[in-house]
Amino acid sequence: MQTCATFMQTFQTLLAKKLSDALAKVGLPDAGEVTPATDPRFGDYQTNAALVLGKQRGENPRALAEKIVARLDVADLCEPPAVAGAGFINFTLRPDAIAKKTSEILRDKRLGVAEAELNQRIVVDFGSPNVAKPMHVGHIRSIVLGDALARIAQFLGHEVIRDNHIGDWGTQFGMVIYGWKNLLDRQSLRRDPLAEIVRIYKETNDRATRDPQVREACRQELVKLQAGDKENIDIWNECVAFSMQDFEQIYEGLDVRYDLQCGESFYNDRLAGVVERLLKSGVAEISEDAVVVFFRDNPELADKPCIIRKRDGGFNYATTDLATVDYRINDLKADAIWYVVGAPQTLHFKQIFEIARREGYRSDFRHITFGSILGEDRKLMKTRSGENVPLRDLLEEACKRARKIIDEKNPDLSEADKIDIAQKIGIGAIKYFDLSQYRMTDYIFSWERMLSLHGNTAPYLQNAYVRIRSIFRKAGESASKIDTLILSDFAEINLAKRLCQFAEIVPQVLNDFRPNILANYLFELANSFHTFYEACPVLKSEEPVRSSRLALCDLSGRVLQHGLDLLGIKVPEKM
RNA sequence: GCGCCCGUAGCUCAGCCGGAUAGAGCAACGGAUUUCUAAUCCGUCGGUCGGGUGUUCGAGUCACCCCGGGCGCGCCA
Repeated sequence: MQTCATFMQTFQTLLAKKLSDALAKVGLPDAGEVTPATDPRFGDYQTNAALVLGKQRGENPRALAEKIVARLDVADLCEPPAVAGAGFINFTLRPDAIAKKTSEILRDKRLGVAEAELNQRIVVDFGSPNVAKPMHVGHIRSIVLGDALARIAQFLGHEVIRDNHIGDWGTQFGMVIYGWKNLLDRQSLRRDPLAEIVRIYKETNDRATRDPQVREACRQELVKLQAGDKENIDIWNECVAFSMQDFEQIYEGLDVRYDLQCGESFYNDRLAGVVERLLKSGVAEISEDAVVVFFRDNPELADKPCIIRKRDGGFNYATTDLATVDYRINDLKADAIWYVVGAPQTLHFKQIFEIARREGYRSDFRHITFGSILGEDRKLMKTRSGENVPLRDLLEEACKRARKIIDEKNPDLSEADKIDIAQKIGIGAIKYFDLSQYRMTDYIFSWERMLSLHGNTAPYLQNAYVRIRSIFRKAGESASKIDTLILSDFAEINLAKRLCQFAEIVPQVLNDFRPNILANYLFELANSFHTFYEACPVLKSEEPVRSSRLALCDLSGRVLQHGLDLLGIKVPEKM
């Protein structure tokens, strides 16, 4: 724990405290909440406290509201609060309070964002590619969502361990090894290792579906591998290494990093122990020669048993995931484990979490699901030939398309700048398109939409930042040293209010794991900034307004930069 | 058959624990530029929130039923 203790309050928390004080004075319990106003006509914040209390106590909500307002001491923050509608209390912030708060945030490295009250150690499990298979478009959401959540949790003061649970031990290795021994072309392997591994895997798969003898041979290779056969282990090691190299390149392009990359094979020597322990404790039992966990007293899972050891003695992915839970809790001391894994595995994780609870684990398990990425035809996104779209190709195309726009809009930039900016815009566009939408909804992938300069897109937000940087380049100053902001124009007040909201928005994301809330906020911030930019000249205005506006620019730039960084998106200086 | 997720403007999507007259963007149309990057801004048009019943001061949001789409349901991961 750090020593610094007093975090900056937001308007929301300040008003909530004042409301609580007023309720106490009237002899009422805390109730309702202070929320941003649903409509600008109602001011900036509102509370439904009187409505909630009125219902609880069978009293007239408007009368209650009047009583509460009489005791509300908010003169330092807002205009006299008003009772409206069925009994809402509305708060309108005073410009001087906004100016004061904005100045405070201007001096704060955390931009006003408080750390979480309860700091946890959180393992975030995301990405999870399979060895011997190239990453494809289906991996985007897990990677981008998991990375953003990890960044946000970390910023809020949690200790985050990013773990890549690589699929490096599945049954596909029987086929890969068979292919390696029978079909491998060494030259192709040198040229493009992963492509060659994928080729032999696919080829073997084809043969195996046609020919039972090949199928049996693959099974034998797998048995040998799992028994520790030297030759097969060597082949396996080589395949894993080639795949990891490929993954690393993609992670570098995406600016994603891991603290741990414990693949399935990491847990091999723990599987037998897990099954033994579960049998011993009675959580699992033997059924039809397999080891199974039944959930007879759980209506949801009553008819959905979970096999943890197959009839043939082999372990499956449930076993591995249970061993993974053990490791994360006992060895890594995780308070929470977040699984950023697609929705089809919901049942599987329900079973795993339930088994973990039965074993006495009390950690906070979360399965963070997400929808699918669809093509223009509204079906799962595929290439024309029906294959998965390789992630590498997708990222390359994003940068290529971004580059084309840069060449059109800003041809005089240096080649080095263009490459750098195309990367930031292209990758940013893909990430933002994903994160700006509610994670559960399936979305239709569209280059045109995500790279558009208009609307809720990464380039639009990046452009707001670029405009700010441009002002500072022109001014020849890095930031202003001003203490007190002067807010008179509507656009200035509006922008300052937005800047104050950053601290209210960021913690909300983790409520239900919705980075789209932050994305949406940043879009509105960029919007407010652009409006301000149009309405309020900065460098041409007279002092002290000039310094004040420069300070607004500075803070806008910092919030945009930091907010996008929390989403894993970089900002260029020019574009 | 059972279970989970989704259904909001022509299109793509917001709308967390129920709050006031349901919001953006795109598209369409009309304006603004001797620019601090117009890669922008301002305005207009656009809705029986899939349908129904219920819960209550109040339902896009909660409950139940139906319709439509997706996914899952002992030895794949």
